[in-house]
Amino acid sequence: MTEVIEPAIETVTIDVVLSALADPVRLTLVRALDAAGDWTCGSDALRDTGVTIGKSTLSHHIKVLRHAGLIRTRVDGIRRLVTLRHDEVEQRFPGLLAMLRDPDPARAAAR
Amino acid sequence: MTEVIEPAIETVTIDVVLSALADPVRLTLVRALDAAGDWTCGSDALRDTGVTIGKSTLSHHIKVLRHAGLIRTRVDGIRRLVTLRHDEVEQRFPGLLAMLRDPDPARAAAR
DNA sequence: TCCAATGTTCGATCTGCGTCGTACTGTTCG
DNA sequence: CGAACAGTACGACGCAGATCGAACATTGGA
Repeated sequence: MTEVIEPAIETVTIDVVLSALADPVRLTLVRALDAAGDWTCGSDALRDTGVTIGKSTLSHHIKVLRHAGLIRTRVDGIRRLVTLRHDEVEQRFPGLLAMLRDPDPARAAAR
Repeated sequence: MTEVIEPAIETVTIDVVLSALADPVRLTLVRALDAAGDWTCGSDALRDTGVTIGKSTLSHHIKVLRHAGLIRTRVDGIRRLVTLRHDEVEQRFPGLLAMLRDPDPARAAAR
């Protein structure tokens, strides 16, 4: 089970991360990884997110997220398992993942 | 000294904030506000950031940042004072401003 | 060996948005 | 009042990036 090349977390800049997360599709992908765990490009967890894009487009978004240091891709036989780099991202950018988890402003108002 | 209309911090979503911060110019503006305090569109603190854009473009970016809940604009006579909504942003998105403060990955590596 | 399944790469297309210039608004001061 | 200043609004333009389809690569199984 080899890994696709990815940046060391210390070399990742917030600028690149922000650009990566600015796209609604990629934000959905990261949220799905955070909530439902890993998936492959054809998995149900991904399909349940409601993102309906071509597989080439999905491949593109995964590449952007990987270059931003947010996810990892492991080659597992015929498929590629996509994983959120949870601990590393939390260490490099504390609180970031928690922010993404709360899309509903109403809950913030209730705090 | 009236205030230009701005969203309540509880109604601000992370999606909009990320879109606002994804632009390099706006990121520079927020960093300048965080480091050097308030400024007006013609102030030295702003000019020192090195952003060389037309005033209509600057006005556009300020509007985007204001709609994202990150800054506040107070009308002060002939000029408009731009302020970072520091405490509110920190309350709504803890850790966000700290992330923006550290653009150099080398420092993160040294931690 | 050949085929099916899973992604990637490449080229083309198209849309969003960052940028600019100009005109306009509002404020202060002479 | 009128001129100068500070910024906004608007329309136009151009480019980066999101999207797609098709061709290609790689692996596993029949």
